[in-house]
Amino acid sequence: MSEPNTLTAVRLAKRAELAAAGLRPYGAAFPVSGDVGEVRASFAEGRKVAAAGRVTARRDMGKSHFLDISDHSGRLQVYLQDKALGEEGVRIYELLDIGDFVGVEGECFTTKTGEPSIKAEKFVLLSKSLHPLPEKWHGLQDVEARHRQRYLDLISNEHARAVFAKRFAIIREIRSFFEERGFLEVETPMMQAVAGGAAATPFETHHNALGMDLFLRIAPELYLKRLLVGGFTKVFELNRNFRNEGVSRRHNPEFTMLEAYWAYADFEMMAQLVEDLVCRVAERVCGGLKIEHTDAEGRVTRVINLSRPWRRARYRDLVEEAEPGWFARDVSGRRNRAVELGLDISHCLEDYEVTQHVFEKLVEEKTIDPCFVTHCPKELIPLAKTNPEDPAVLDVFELVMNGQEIAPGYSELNDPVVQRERLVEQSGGEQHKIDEEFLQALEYGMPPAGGMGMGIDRLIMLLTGADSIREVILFPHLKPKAE
RNA sequence: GGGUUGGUAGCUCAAUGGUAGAGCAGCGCCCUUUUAAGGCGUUGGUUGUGGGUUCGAGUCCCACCCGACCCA
Repeated sequence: MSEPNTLTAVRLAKRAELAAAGLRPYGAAFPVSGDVGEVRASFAEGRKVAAAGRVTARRDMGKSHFLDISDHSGRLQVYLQDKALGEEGVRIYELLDIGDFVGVEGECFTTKTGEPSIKAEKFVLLSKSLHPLPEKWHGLQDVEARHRQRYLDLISNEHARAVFAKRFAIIREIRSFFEERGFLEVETPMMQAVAGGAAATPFETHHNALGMDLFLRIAPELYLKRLLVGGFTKVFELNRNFRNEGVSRRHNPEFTMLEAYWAYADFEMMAQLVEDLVCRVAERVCGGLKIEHTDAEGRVTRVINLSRPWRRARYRDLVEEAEPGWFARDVSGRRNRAVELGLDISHCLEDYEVTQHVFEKLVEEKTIDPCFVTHCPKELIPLAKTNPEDPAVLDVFELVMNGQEIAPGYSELNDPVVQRERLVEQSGGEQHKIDEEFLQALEYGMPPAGGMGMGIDRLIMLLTGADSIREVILFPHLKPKAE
């Protein structure tokens, strides 16, 4: 903590004075009738209740006082009269600050302005706060402070509370969706000897006792597939992945990923599953399939329509639709056209990568309503089956909506010989990047299966209208602030 | 990593290169149904950090720290 300013000094003095008077400034257990919101919801004239919360406003009227106490669930008014408080209670009240936690017991009553309130008969201090809270009307505005001191954001900004309440409701719904469909939630290693299952730079760490380097996982995929080998038929994992890459509006070094694998299914069944999942979550948590994003003034800036059935279209057709004649050009023609389109095309890019740039810019960024992009070129993904009719493309989808990739799904590659070839190709000769133990598992036989992954933070951005991933992660990555 | 932009009281914000201010919060009084309560009075600043230009810098210049937005 920095040098106490005068406001903190005043509060420290009050703390000392309370302690000296035997009025414990940090309280004890205080049984309550419920959270503040629950007490308010169960309000009944004359009922005796006990409630506790943080003081977020006080209004003095001579010898009577009003306090607002708050927690995550809402706000409730407390009415105090010096006469009813007694000497000790009055002393506590005199030394009270906005931000302190208090406990009250008393009767429910409605003031003449119609505000449900508790008329306090007992009033105790539960925790003394040593710092002033953000301004009561504007809340905490400073973006950096909102992320660095998220607790202050949660105390003072209703919108932040609502976004995170929604986040955790969404995650709960996802779990119950999979459980109802017979999927088992499992846990696989976060620390892996080979960081497989995706193309990304991992974080490195070191195991001292074993003298070995380990990587934080970039995906759980290769372990979940081992479970299919082991006889599980429907599994999912909903937890953190780590990627040692840039931080941006859409990227946090650690992020929440859902992956699910379904034996004997394929990518089309997975697409249906994903559509069912997202629609159910939207209906239960967002109240419908039309998701409106608004700006700070409440104007609607974007509407995402999740109405079914969702569009399904082939990768090649979407590129051709966005840029007619694209595939009629030759390799250098495509490269030149991409430069004309204002794309940053470096000389070392392969032809399929040039097309991928066009896809990202002209298709992905402009796709707001959900679209399953299917049959992507096989160079992009090493872990999926090729299409039986066209070996240049894969039996996969990439779900795009809100201008972002949200969820890939595959008919999972289960031929160990082909899988080895594809991984060797992808590794660019770096043998240590190949998970030999995964390949060995595949050699024992993995059933044909459908698999899917979903970036949960991006899904939550979509469903809450957040324009930055930092708005949906409680404690986003920030550089430490120098003293 | 590059470009643009920001950092002023605990918080929200002002301040042509010319005495750093307001509201909230705090402190002191008044007020027994208020709710952004109200009334009177009042404290609080190394203007992110370090240099420079200038008679004079919150303001202009340079470097650095921490953000935001855009690009890679």
